[in-house]
Amino acid sequence: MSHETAPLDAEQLGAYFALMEVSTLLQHAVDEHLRADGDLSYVQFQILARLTDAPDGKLRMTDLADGVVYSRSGLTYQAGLLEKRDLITRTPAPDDERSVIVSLTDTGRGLVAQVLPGHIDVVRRLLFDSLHQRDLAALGSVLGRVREHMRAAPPRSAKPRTGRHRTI
Amino acid sequence: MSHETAPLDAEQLGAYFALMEVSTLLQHAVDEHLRADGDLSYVQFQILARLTDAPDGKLRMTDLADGVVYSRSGLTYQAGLLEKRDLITRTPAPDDERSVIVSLTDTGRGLVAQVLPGHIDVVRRLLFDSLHQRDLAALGSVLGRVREHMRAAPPRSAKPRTGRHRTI
DNA sequence: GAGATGTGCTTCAAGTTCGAAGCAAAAATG
DNA sequence: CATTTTTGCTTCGAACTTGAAGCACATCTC
Repeated sequence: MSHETAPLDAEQLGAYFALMEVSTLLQHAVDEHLRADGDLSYVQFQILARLTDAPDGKLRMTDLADGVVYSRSGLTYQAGLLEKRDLITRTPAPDDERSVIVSLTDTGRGLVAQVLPGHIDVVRRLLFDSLHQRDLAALGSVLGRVREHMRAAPPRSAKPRTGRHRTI
Repeated sequence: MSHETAPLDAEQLGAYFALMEVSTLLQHAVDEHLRADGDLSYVQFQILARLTDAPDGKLRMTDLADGVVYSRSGLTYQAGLLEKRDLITRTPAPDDERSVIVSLTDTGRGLVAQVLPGHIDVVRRLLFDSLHQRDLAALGSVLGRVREHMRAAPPRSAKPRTGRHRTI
């Protein structure tokens, strides 16, 4: 067996639990706010937000799913809902018949703009109000490094990634 | 309007996204491992782990749900599954006929012991291998502070908490 | 101490999630 | 090129999650 399995020390355990609890609570709070403010789930908001960030507001389904860390079938389902509300559009890609290109509609862009201030407000209130500038810098840099590390070492079953993968 | 809604600056946004992505990836990885190793979902493991930590391996349903940040009905469902597998036991509380006390069985305790090393291993590999001791300390202390802040300011709709609430 | 209110858990229905299977188009292989 | 393999998405079934409604016990109020 090549891996050490000594127990995590108390400090590591604390950091791990804190990370999971903070992210869970934050997600719940944000989700609740998004629902009240724009009838969007957290996942739906993530999809729209990611599109907002993309060039021309367009992304292929797969790239979208990867960005949101979400199953393909789940994305198909949510895309159906969003399309029904006219927040996005799905059209076959011109260069590759298999691909579907998801485009943000004006309505979608509007809705994101509408809920964004509240969203940001919740995040700031919960996550940042308790932090000093120095803490924030530390948190960002440490988590950024962890993220790179994780992307490099994907969860066992993952296939080798396709490379072109935009940062959120 | 009493709240400032200036956009989060780039640093804050980066930290927020990194936090959410790291926790999601970590959760997926851990979930996959638990399933392979002991046929447990992450939620189920959390339930069992929390019981392992509790005095006598017993907790009331409500306390359990609070600890896991989980809906009551969802917990009932999962408790049913765990009971069917003889990992826990449910018995009415002697002092309060309404309450149900969940107890970890020996089988349950054994299963936790069985999957724990792998679980820890995944967490260490993904979360801690990329961190120096100093970073770890920073992460733990910052997240710990955030957690306290969040617990103090619960997500809008939450009822005033009951007070006796053990730290994970 | 009877009636109103609150608490703890379960049941229920509706919605969401995922992986496996299916299907079509593209790329790789010979 | 014909055949195999891979890729991108959707459909399908089964499992999970949740809030609301329901039920039983406890607590409060007069």
